[in-house]
Amino acid sequence: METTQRTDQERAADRRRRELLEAADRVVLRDGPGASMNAIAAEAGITKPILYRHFGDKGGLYAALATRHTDALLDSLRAALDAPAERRERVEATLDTYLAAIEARPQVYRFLMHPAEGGQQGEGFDVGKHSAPLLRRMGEELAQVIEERLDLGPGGEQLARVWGHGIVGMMHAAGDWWLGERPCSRAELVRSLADLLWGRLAAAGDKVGSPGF
Amino acid sequence: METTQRTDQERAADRRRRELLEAADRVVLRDGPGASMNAIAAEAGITKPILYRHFGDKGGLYAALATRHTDALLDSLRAALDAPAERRERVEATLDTYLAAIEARPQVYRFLMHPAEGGQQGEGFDVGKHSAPLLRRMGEELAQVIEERLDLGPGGEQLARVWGHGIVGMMHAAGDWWLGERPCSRAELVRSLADLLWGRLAAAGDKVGSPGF
DNA sequence: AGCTACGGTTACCGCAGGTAACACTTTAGT
DNA sequence: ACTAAAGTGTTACCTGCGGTAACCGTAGCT
Repeated sequence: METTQRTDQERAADRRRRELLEAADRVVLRDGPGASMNAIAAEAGITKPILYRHFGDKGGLYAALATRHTDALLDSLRAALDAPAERRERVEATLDTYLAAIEARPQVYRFLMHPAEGGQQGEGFDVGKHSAPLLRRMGEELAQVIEERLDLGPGGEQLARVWGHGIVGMMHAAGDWWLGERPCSRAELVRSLADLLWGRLAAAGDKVGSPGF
Repeated sequence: METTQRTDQERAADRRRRELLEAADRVVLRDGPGASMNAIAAEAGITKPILYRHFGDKGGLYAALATRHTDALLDSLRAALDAPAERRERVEATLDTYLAAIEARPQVYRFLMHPAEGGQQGEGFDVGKHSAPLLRRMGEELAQVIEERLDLGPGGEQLARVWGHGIVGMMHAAGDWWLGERPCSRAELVRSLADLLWGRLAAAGDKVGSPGF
């Protein structure tokens, strides 16, 4: 029957798709962001048009790859976020989880964070339609957890969303910088960021002889 | 004499350079990031090779454009940061200055933030050599101010740098998200972020019936 | 005149994303 | 068994971009 045949073929197609994604993974891990479709196809042992048949365009492949890693990372983050521990410990565990991930596969996460897209010619299109989806998804996810767990009073939902995206951005920028300069250990970075989040900026005293005021 | 001639020519070259940068500005403002060299040259009323004579390559033009806006923005931020006011007020003023800037010229700042670079073939090169320089510069600048003004005890220098980059990242990510969704007014966003920086995350109470613990 | 120096152009290279059209193998229908 | 369809794969091409080489005109100096 058609159905059995179809499922068979769809199974095969799915297997193929996974193989292609793994090949793409390998080449992105090797060549960093900006890996060419040609290179990915070559790594997979095939040629370009097959990639396009499976993923539509480069954005499609990017999306598939991103979804994959994003889902995996979000699962880890959720686990750290939902652990039965004190809030500060959970925050530190979450930060550490993220930093460990980008430390382990910097190329991949650079690829995910810096899509390097843009450039449509028709004027009618919107800008940056799906730029940096990983950051957005993490931000929304964190916002949801914050909103579920914390009592923030009226307007708490919006506050949670701002905080979600803000904290994720903090994590990302600090992580990116840290990955480039390695000025300290991961644990120190985690502590510093958690301290920032815990209000040490407000609590710190002025330096004696501070100029201007 | 050669000197007077040279200065004359250099003056003219500088004027030209400024004209070209302004043209680039216009086209980036219109087409967003990913504006092509051809488009910029056309807007300036000339052709590509002249651009390359002036700026070397696209990275050079990007750098020149970035330096321009970055310097202007950093001046505004420094002014807000150094104002004679309470710390919280200064922080809010700084956040608001940044957000007002990206609100006024979203395309330009998208261009600055998402360089969309990468892709050298020789293996010997470093990755992301000058990626997102605006964020880095803002981070370093803020770090310096923090380190100058606040008494953070031992290890304060590193702490300041982490915070600088972290806060800038928070500002950037929240701003980017806010620019896309406009879920609230700028003032509300500023307040929310300042609240986050002021430790409200740590101070907030658990929600009653919070699952898991 | 003739030479150099500079602003400017056309025409091209290489490479990337993306696609059309063609070839081979399997499977199904009669 | 012969044909027809459908899926897998290929080569060869188009477009547009970053980047460059080679050429053209005009000013000024000697």
